[in-house]
Amino acid sequence: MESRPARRNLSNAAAPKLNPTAASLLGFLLEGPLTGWDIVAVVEASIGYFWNLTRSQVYRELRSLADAGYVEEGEAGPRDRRPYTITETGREAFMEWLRLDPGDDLIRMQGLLKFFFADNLDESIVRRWVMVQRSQVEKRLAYFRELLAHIQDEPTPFQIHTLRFGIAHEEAALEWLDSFPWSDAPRA
Amino acid sequence: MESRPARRNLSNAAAPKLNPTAASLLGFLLEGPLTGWDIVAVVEASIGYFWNLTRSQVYRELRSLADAGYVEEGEAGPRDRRPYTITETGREAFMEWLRLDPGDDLIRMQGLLKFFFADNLDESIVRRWVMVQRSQVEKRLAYFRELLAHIQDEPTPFQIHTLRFGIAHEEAALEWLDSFPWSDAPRA
DNA sequence: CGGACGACCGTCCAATGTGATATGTCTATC
DNA sequence: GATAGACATATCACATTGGACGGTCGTCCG
Repeated sequence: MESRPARRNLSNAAAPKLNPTAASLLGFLLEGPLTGWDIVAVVEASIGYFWNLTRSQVYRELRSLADAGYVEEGEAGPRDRRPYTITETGREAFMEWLRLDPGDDLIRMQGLLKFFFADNLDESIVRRWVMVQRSQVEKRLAYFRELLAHIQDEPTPFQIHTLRFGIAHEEAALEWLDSFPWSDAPRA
Repeated sequence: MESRPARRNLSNAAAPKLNPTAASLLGFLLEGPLTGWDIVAVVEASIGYFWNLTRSQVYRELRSLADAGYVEEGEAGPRDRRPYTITETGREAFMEWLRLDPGDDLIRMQGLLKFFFADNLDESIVRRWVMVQRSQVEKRLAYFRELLAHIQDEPTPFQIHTLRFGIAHEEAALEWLDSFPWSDAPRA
């Protein structure tokens, strides 16, 4: 048992810096092993709207986290399912990242951008656009409310409050969508 | 004058598809020529929080838009300033893009993500985090309100309403930040 | 039974986007 | 006439995306 393979993180110095995506993966592994596919599903079902992930990135990061010794790749299951387990080093790295001040938000709302330019568009198109947005917002709102009402898996108060953020956000969006002063708006 | 150099867009078919970034650049060029630098500044000062751009990307896309014949590069001015002017083809391409249903939002709120995991953190750190977020939100809110009050450049009703979205969003965020049920919250 | 359809799971790649760094220019100020 | 600071673009390594692809398993129906 000589010559242990672990080469990185010999000390607390020079740990390879965690990027936000990688860090978030560790966060979702805290409670137990998950496959890449599962992580994507879990994220989508919770803060997915506010924390975007893509499958390709998730699989890539999981592998690089494994290289860095932050997670361990498990045996391949049924459909090549490969669960990853967070290591102690991984936990530490995650906590370190968590304590840092959060980076800037990154937002790209293509719909809002189009609305910004909507002056160039027929009103009928804009109205359609508003309807589509509205139904999407309604859908997310209903989902969030549902989630809040029937919560499973012992969420922390912070997770619950995050959900409330989603609800607040969607409610504001809804109100906004309904408040556009169309030229043919009823007078009184 | 034989053998015109224009090779693309011989017909209405097969126009190289516009990516959202490129399309938004065209949008900002509608009102008149701008340099890459100017575009970044204009965007940052208006929907910047909801539509992210980076300088490198802007310069790259401007060149590729020029290659495609959607914009024309002007004479270099004072500090190598190179204004771009949208062409008629460019306008058409933009309008075509604008009419399409908007793509999905892309949102990555690192702060919210950290909050989601904040159960693992000392309360003092979370409190600090909330303060930082709060001041950022306040700042954006003040800026948006300021903009709404003293508007220049004849904004369209849609631009004004976009601004209102920003305000609604920040107000909701502020309310949310102030509503977290701390364990030591006053009883009545 | 068998086969076929749809959900599941991971891989790959070209296009897109980021952040840091480099280089140079003009303006103001002393 | 030096120097600081805003202005303006370029470029490179790297991160990230989205969609196409290729397999695997479960289940439902003829």
